[in-house]
Order: sequence, then structure tokens, then C-alpha cells
Amino acid sequence: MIKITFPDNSVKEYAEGTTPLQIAESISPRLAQEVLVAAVNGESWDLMRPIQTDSAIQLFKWEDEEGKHAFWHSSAHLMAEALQELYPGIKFGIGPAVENGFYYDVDPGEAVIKDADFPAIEAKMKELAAKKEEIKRQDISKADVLNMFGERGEVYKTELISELEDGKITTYTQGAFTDLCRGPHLPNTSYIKAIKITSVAGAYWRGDEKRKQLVRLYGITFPKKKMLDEYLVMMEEAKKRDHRKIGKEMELFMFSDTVGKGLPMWLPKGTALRLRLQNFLRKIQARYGYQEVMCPPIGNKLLYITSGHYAKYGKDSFQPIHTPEEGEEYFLKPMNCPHHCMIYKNAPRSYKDLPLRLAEFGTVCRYEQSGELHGLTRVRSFTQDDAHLFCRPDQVKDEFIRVMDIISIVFRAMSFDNFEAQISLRDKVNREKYIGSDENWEKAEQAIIEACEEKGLKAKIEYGEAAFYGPKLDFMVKDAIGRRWQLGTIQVDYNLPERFELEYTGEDNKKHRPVMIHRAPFGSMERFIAVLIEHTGGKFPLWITPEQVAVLAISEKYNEYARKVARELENEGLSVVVDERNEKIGRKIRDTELKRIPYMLIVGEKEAENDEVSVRKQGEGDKGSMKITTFAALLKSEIEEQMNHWEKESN
RNA sequence: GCCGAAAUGGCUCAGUUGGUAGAGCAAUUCAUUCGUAAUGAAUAGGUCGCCGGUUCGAGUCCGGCUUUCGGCUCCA
Repeated sequence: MIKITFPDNSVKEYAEGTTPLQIAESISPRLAQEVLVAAVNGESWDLMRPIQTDSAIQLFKWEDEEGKHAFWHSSAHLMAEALQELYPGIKFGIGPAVENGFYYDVDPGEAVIKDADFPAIEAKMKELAAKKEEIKRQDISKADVLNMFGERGEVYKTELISELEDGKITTYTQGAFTDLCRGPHLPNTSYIKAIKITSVAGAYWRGDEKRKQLVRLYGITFPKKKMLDEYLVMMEEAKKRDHRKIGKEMELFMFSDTVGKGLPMWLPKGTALRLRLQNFLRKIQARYGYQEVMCPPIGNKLLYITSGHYAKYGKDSFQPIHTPEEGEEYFLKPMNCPHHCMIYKNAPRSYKDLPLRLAEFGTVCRYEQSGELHGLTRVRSFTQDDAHLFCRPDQVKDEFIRVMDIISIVFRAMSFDNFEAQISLRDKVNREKYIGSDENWEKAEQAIIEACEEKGLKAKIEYGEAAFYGPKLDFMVKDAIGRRWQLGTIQVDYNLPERFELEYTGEDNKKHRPVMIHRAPFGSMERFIAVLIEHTGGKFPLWITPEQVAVLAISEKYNEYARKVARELENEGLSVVVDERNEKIGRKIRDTELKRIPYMLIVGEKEAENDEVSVRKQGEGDKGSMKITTFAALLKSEIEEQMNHWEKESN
């Protein structure tokens, strides 16, 4: 008999060689039905793999990451099996599970796999799944497995195998398909009920652009058909919310081939929206002791040689601007920090001056690879809501907390109620690549961790993800349909103060080096607005939406009154449009609804006589009539409430 | 940058095997002056992304370029 310990620390005895599936069956038939994969003493474990010794066990279902992972990993094998039948001679690379499904990198030789082939692949997969093929694990020696894949001409697999350690190699087989694989896998293929091949793309073998490009086939599968349907609906919803589409529809921003790719231009409405966001942050930053500065869009090459950016990025940037004078070179600024460092250096600083917080909505230019450009989320010119905090090492934690407060205010004001953070620290072992003293790093890493704890922010620690110049804290928000986006960031920097020889005079009357913190709550205006568009589907909160009210006259006879209403509301600081078209009221309402304007004011004979407006809220319908002044006051207080919510909390 | 796909009025799209470019919406004009999600009619609008080639003839076939999209790689 062996002792099995469960996550709640209870212990039960089972016969030696019992499988996790049998254990699940002993608990409840329902669990046995739902469990997909297990972990034994922390090691991933197939449900059908016997347990020989006393162990701690965990059972994972679809709801668990581990369960989904195994499910999709097995699905990748199933797809490979189907491909092997459909494309004889196809060679396989790797086929892992990913966040939303799985992929397999394959080399189909002369054959081409197109979108149009997906249904056939799906059908074949369904056919194989229905066969309920057992997925069998096998330990195998390196020589044998090399032989086996070598015979089949699986050059990619043999390359992988040659790097593996003998004695730790396993394969998984289902039907006529055997794959080199660590597992774990589902017991058989029949678990996979709903299948969708989602896309095909090229991918380099082992991510190396010098090596052969394979065909990467993406798919997603589910244990229930209903779940696939829900997923497809969600994808449709995501498509509707695409910020590129909504940006065009709502006339927020544009691109022009003639101006250049990746160079967004903000249209009047988009600019109005962006300025509202900027002014909102300005107000908060003023409260938190920031001082705003402005710097030129270019900087001398020497600036970037000093900062070290020239050596690292010089060749992959926009190339320097040359003056008519010989030998003068300027770069478009790719970041604001070097300029801000020079501002710091402009005067001798005392420890009493710190922290010095310099903020700038700084527009920067970066030469992103052309294939990388995407809507507003990846562009070649963008504006950071940047600030650099120069402080003493002992102030790092406090400054972190203050920045976290700002980020939290910003996110909540945008109704990103669901956000989390990632702490990026040094690699645990390999530490040569980091600049700065161990002591300072230690202090800064500790400060970040403590700051998160104090703020009750759930933060995941990632080792080896820090920049070479310091640890950082990144913020991810979850949008309305559950997608995760990285937005705000806070980064500690020991490099630039060193390179620019920044100093302050301490209490001891000696020179000390300040620590620099980079931070951007929005990240960039472009990216933030893109995410905001996708989060809200273009239905922005009243206080940021570029057009807040539309006045719709019942007929042309009342256009004059409509204009009067608009004037009065504009005088109260509201942004108003008048629909003066010669259309029926139903038509005007429909068009305004589609334009996502939050309030419609319908005016006709009745209203004109009494200085009233008939209020209609977007998406909700008729709200009845009221005096113009009453409506203005209501709306202003609603906006005030939304905009200044944070002030009450932070006082 | 690499692989693959796409590009047709302002927008969304149709255009069979090469034979005079089409619709809906939007716009303009006229009629209507209307009460909570599409009034009717008429008019105008296109060098089919750009350059070259094949052909009697190219939106359609071929080559190059540009941009966009899906990925890969990258992201100070």
C-alpha cells in the first residue's frame, strides 16, 4: 500500500500502482469525469500513469491552468496525427499549448496549408477523436528514439532529441502517431469534443530567423461544444471592439501612407479625448508633487552616446539628422530620460530637493520593425505620459507607493477595475549582466515587493525579467471581455544616474548618487487609448468622450432652438453637436446611437416653448423632459463625480 | 526585417474561364416639416494601391514596389 496526500493534507491509502484516475474515481464519479491531469509531488502526471510510492497528489480539471494546458497539448498531438494522415511525409517541429489553445510547427514539404484546408483538418481531428484512441506514455532510450525519428526523416525532432539527456526521454503514442514529448496528456483522444483551427502563419524553426521557416498552425479545442460557441462569440465581440475599426468609425485617428507607416495622426475628436486624459493626469500629478517640463523632439548624438542608448540601439533607430554644418548629428528622441537627466544636472541638488519629480508628455520616435506595426498599440511615434523621479535610495519604496496610488486612481477612473501587476527582478543565478551594486538592487527589489504588499496589490514575481539597469513593476489590466493588456510601468534605474554622473549633496555634505525611477501610468497615450477603446467598445465614460451631447430637432423649424440649447450647454463647458439634417427624428436618433454619443436631446415645439429638452440616454432610451439648466447641472455633476472621484479618496 | 494573405468611389463589399466597372450606406439637390433606432426621388462620385510586362484587348494573367492584415523575431 502507498499513502496519498491530498492538497487539504488528508491522507488515504491505495494499492501500489494506483493511477490518479482511479484515485479520482474513489472520491467521486463526477470528479473522475472532470479530472484531466494530475501532479504527483509537484510533477505533472498523466491520469493513467501508475503511482508507485507515497506521494502528494493534485488533480486538475478544465478550470485549472494545468488542466487546460494538458487538454490543449493533447489537442496539438491530435492535430499532428490528423496532419500526418492528410499530408504524408510532413515533418514536425514542436507543438505546445499556449494561452488560448495550441499550435504545431510543421514542415509540409511541397504541400501548402491554407485557410481553406482548415475544415478538412478539423474533420479529420474529429474523426480521430471519436475513435477514443488511447494516449500511451513510454520511456525510451536516447539511441532508440533517435533511431525511430531518424528513420522517419524527422530532422527537427532528431535535433531536439540530440540535446536531451538519456534516461529522461519519453514519447507519447496515439493511433499511428508517436511524438517526442514530456507530457502530460489526457488518457485518450475522446475528451476533445469541439475543435477549431484558428489560423496559419510562418514561424522560424526555434525562433531563429536564419533557420528554416515552418508553417505554424493554430487551433483551439474544448471539452464541450457550447464552450467553443461561446469562444467564437467572444472572438466576434473582440473584432467589433477592434480599436482600428472604432477609431475610423468615430474619427479619432488616422494613418496616411504619404506621411508614413506607423505614424498616427489624431483627428479633432481623438485629440479632444486625448487632451482630456492628459489634463486628468496633470491634475493628479500636480497633487502628487510633480513638476511638468518640456523638451525638444531631438537631441545631439552625444547625449545618446553618454546614455548608452546609441551603442545599444543606434543602428536600429531612425538614422541621425545631419545639419548643413559638417559633423553635427541629432537623433529624434526615442525616450525622454536623457533630456530629463540634463534638467536634473542644471542645478546643484541637495538631499532636501529630493525627490525631484519631472513629468512630460513627451513624444518619442522609435524605429519599430515594419512587420511589428499594429494600429495604435505599436507605432513609430508616440507620446509617453512620462516622468522621472530622482530620489535617495531610502526613498525608493515611498516613491513606488505614491506612483502605485496614481496608477490605481487612473485605472479606476477608466473603470479598469480588474488589474494586477508583475514584479520583474534579476535572474537568480546569472547576475553579471546587471549594472549597479548588489546592495542597491537588493534594496530596490525589496522596496518593490514591500510596496506591493503594503498596497495589497497581487503581484507575480518574475525572475530574470528585470531590465539590465534595474527592477520594474508592470501593470496589466483586464478589459471588459477578459483580455489582459500591459499598460502602466514603474522602473528603477541605476544606469543613467551613473552615466550622467548625477549627484546630490547629502546631510553629510558629501556627494551621493540619486536613484532614478521611470514611470508612466498610461504607458503611452496611443496604447492606452487603444486599450480604452477596446475595453469600452467606444462607449467612453462621459467625462472623456469627445462628443457628450447631441441636440436633435424634430424638424428644421426647431433647428434654431436646437442651436440655442447647444450654445447654452457649451457655455457650461459641455461638448455638444447639433444634428441639423432634414431627417425624421427616428433617423437622427438611430444615427446618434450608432455614433456612441451618450446623451441625446430631442427638441420640438413643446420644448422650444418651455426652454426644455427631452433627454434620451444612449442605449437606454427616453428619460423625460427637463429645463435646459436642469439638464446642464445634472450632466456637470455627473462629470464632476466621475472626474474627481479620486480626490475624495486621496485626501 | 522574415513567411503568408489582401488592396475596386468617403465607408462596407460584388465583379464567372481576360472583352466598355456595379450595389448598399454616406454626400449633394428637390419634395416632405415629421415626437424617440433608417421618408421618398434625382444627381454626382472610380487612372480598380503604384510601376513595368504579356495580349488585338488587363480590375482579372506575370514581375517589381508601397501599404494593410495574420503570425515570427523585436520592443530603450
